[in-house]
Amino acid sequence: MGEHVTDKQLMFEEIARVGKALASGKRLELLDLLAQAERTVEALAKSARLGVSTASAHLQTLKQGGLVATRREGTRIYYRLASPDVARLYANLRDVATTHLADVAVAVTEFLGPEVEHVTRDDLLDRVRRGDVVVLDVRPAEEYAAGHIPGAVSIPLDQLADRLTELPADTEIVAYCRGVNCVLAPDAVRLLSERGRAARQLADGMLEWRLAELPVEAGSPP
Amino acid sequence: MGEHVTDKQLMFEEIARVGKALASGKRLELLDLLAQAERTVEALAKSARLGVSTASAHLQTLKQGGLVATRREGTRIYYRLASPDVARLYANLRDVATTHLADVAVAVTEFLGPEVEHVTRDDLLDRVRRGDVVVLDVRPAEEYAAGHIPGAVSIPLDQLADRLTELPADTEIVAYCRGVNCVLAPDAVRLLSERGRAARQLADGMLEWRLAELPVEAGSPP
DNA sequence: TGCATCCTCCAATATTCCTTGGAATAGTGT
DNA sequence: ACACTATTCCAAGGAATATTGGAGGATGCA
Repeated sequence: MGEHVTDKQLMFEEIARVGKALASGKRLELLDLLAQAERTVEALAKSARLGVSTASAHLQTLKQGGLVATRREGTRIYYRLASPDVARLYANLRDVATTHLADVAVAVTEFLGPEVEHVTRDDLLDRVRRGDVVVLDVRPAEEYAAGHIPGAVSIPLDQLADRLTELPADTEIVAYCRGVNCVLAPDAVRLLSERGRAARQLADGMLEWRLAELPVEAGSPP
Repeated sequence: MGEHVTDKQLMFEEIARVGKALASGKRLELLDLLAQAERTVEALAKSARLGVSTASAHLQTLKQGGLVATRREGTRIYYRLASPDVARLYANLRDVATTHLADVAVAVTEFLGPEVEHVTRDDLLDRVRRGDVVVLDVRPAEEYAAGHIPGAVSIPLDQLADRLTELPADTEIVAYCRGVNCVLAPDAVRLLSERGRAARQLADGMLEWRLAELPVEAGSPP
């Protein structure tokens, strides 16, 4: 019994290739980065603190799972998510993990640090319309350039302390970053609060903004 | 460098537990079954053609990934999906696999056999309202009992040939089963067509019906 | 053409995962 | 208490996957 492989088993094994691609923390970290902007292997390896060979191997696995696609430019190869469906799948996985596994919820709050006050997307849109808020993107400049909330100001977190004067003193600031698992915006809000600014963070980030199909602006600041 | 584990890496490794749970064809097959109805370990092992120890081990992995939950009844333990979110994640994974991987698409059509004509959910709802269609559930009786399209008739595929007389001869039949990756409905439609009945299949199945939050009826036929 | 850069492929090791049969556990019924 | 059933736990061998350094390929530039 069971010594031959049925079509059904074959089908499930094929589908499992996608599951296998999602079965490593390193690869999820790479997906998390790619959900923001396309990147070269070297850049991904550096951001995820991996050796180049290791990063390349993981990227091959992701590619075999159909989750990423590549583009060559000179000697470099840029990886990107294969489609927005992949971002949705990743967000879905992350949400199920956070909702159903207590250890994940603990690890997330541990990573994000003390909680800061949130603003929902709808609130933010209202207040942008009224013009009484500054939207602050604290992700690295390349990610801002690849797509950001329309009208947002870009100050990467590591430059924020030095560039405080660029932010109006009397307007509330709403910071955002990659998504619900990103530490940049909470860090920024804590820094701004210490300096006496009124600041809150968007409840999620660019990943969820894109999935909600809200307008996205591309390009570097003038 | 990299000799210590950061909070970020820990968080991604935790989330990857869910990915690991999805990283095996056997486990996906178990999820596919559990999306229809709760079942005991023995029943799952039999349906998926696994040894009981093996099935139990896979179920433990799914449980550690937060995807399934259990309930004890006497000496047996019933496994079920931990929540509808899990069904959504599974469907999402399956759809990304089918859309992005040519091999998966091939394996699926290979498994499902020659294509039969489809009816969309909306069409079906319209025609049910007009009363000019018989909705036929060809899944095993336990799955029908656990939840089916309101008004559907239950004739499991393996009894269909013997129970043809229970179906009116002059009304079109729309058969459905577990979902887009289920072979029962296409098999049923091919059988019915050979016997001269007008039959088509619902484009998807109970999994997608539930995800669309359409009404579900439970209980065995009278 | 020669050299530099970036990436992939390869080979070897370490690690993790899968499967299996049998022992251990928990509950049921006598 | 005992026998019985369903499930989990355990141990061990085999399979698959991860990591690493270095070789090999492709591209660009002088």
